[in-house]
Amino acid sequence: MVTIYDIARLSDVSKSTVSRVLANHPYVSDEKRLKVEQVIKELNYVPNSLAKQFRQKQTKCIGILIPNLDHPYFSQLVSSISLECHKKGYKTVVHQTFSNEKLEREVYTLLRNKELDGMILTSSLLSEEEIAECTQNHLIVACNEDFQGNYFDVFCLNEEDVIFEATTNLLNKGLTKIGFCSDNIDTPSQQARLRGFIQAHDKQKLNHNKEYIFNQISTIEDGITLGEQLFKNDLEIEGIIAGSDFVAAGLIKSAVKKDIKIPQDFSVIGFDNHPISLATTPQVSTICNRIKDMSQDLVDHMTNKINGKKQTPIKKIYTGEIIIRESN
Amino acid sequence: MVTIYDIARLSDVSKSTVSRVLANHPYVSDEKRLKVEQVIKELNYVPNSLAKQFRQKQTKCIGILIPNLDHPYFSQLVSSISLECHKKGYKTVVHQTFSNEKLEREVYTLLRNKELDGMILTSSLLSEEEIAECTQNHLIVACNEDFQGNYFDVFCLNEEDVIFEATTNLLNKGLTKIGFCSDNIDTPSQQARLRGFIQAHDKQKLNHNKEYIFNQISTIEDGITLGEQLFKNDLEIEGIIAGSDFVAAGLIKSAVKKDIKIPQDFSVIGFDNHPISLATTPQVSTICNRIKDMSQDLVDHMTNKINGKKQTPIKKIYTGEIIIRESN
DNA sequence: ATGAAAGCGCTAACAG
DNA sequence: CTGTTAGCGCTTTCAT
Repeated sequence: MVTIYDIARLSDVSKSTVSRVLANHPYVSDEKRLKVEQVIKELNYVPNSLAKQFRQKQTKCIGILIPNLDHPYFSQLVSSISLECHKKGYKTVVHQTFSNEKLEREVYTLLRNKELDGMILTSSLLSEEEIAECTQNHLIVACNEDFQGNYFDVFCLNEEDVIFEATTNLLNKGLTKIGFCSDNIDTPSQQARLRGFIQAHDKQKLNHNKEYIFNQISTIEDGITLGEQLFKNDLEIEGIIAGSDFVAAGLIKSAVKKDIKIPQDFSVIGFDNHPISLATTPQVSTICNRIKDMSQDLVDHMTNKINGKKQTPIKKIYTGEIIIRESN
Repeated sequence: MVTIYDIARLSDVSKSTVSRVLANHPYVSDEKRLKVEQVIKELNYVPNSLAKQFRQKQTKCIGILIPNLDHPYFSQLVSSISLECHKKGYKTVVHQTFSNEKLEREVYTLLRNKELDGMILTSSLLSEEEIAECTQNHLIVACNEDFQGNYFDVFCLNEEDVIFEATTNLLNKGLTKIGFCSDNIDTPSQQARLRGFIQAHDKQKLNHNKEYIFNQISTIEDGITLGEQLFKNDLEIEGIIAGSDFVAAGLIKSAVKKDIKIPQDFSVIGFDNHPISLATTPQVSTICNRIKDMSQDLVDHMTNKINGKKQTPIKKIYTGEIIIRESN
């Protein structure tokens, strides 16, 4: 393997000079710079980034913690974050927790081991305090999860408000038996949504029905299965805040099969404005997320922090909005 | 920062012994091991993995090169590969090329820089020879792309055969005007599919219609748009090999809107057996991929190779099969 | 503008 | 079983 030392020897300069050339350091004479560059090319030298990383104590890697990549929202989110990281010269390391607390904790140790320069949490089963304890003083930022923001920076959607609006929309149409689906109810963002759901009922002095709060519903299949249960007998439930467009698509499939008319007999509102919401008949009314803006701001903020630029602590809330189509 | 040396000093042993304890090396007396472990706990010591990696010349990172993560097939594939890598103690670094040749070439330099222990290609715009040149002797493995296998190991589906079958299925129903969609026709796997499509026609002494070969069609929206064009006037085209269930769903949406009956007036066969194929009405006939098996074999193979275990060069072909539902 | 030298934290012969 | 020693390849003072 050819090292910086070989280059130095063959260019009649010191290692330092080669290092300077590599780092594009200004104080090098053109003459030596050219010579060094030539030798580098001749020997087909490539710097050993492991050594560099070790020396500089930087991995140029940012971790991203997600429940599962095979999920339309999270794959979009990771895609977007990964692109932003790449623009800033960082690699993205994906860590799936499969909503398993033990696996989540494991991931945090990578930070302490210095295998990652920072980490982005997109979903968590732990409390802020617990996370802070696991990650110590290492750089983390929450994205998507509605944390308080006492221990780290937070970028998230106005989940509570927008679900309040969506629920109110259904309530205003005279529906009283409305369901709520969540992929993992123990998560801060889902808790926020649930609060919005309940408050919309409270505001109108209506009771929400606890039996209509469904947990662990996140895929098309989940939506289909839930629909099959719900639509089995006399139709009681009148609408659902589905939590995702995929679940909404599954519910619609089940409804169509049972000849239940949407939205006349049953309303559904999805989430994320995923293209699938355009492919169903009727098309899914949904809520737009703000993945693009969020990931840009967040990666910008994070890389600045890594590079020591002071960043004020931040909790940034993005405004999701309802997109009315045909299913409500 | 507390180092191995601090632990050694405080435990009255040498650095080597501490290192041995850390590595779970057998030849350490219980007495010293206990002492060391105790001191480690007291000082809350965490090994610096950057130093370890540098020393051992291993990053414990495997790169995965994909066109775009926000894509149902690739996010499933990455999810599965990432899980397998994690089981073997490797991290997964995602690299999106957005089907851009320059970006693809950039990614290969990471291998030469030793930023990655190996790389998995899932899609490429370059020829095998070009890739081999870019990656030199570094460890790469192709997954999903139907390469020859002269320069690296290949794990892929029997794309050609299975599309031959699917096309034959449509032809046997008496359809003669069949279309073919591809996300990126320049890619080996899509070329293989196209060969299967053409050969099915040839076998029955039928001509395929070049106007019905559509490129750059990969999303639901693409499917919807294509459908709108196709279904505008008198319906000429009688069926499509859609290349993905998402495209199929888009086509079906457009057809439904125009009151075109599927499969009576128009047939479509998807690909991947994604849950969305269950949510459409009619449900999409599709082709199963073999993501799970492929990623297991492939990561197993790759990690063995990284660790120096001899592995015979390999081209493993998996059998995709047609799943008949309601759209053909 | 350049070079000498120190050292990052760890592992792995090797010798005992 | 344990300690000594010699680096890994690079960056970064500190002199000059």
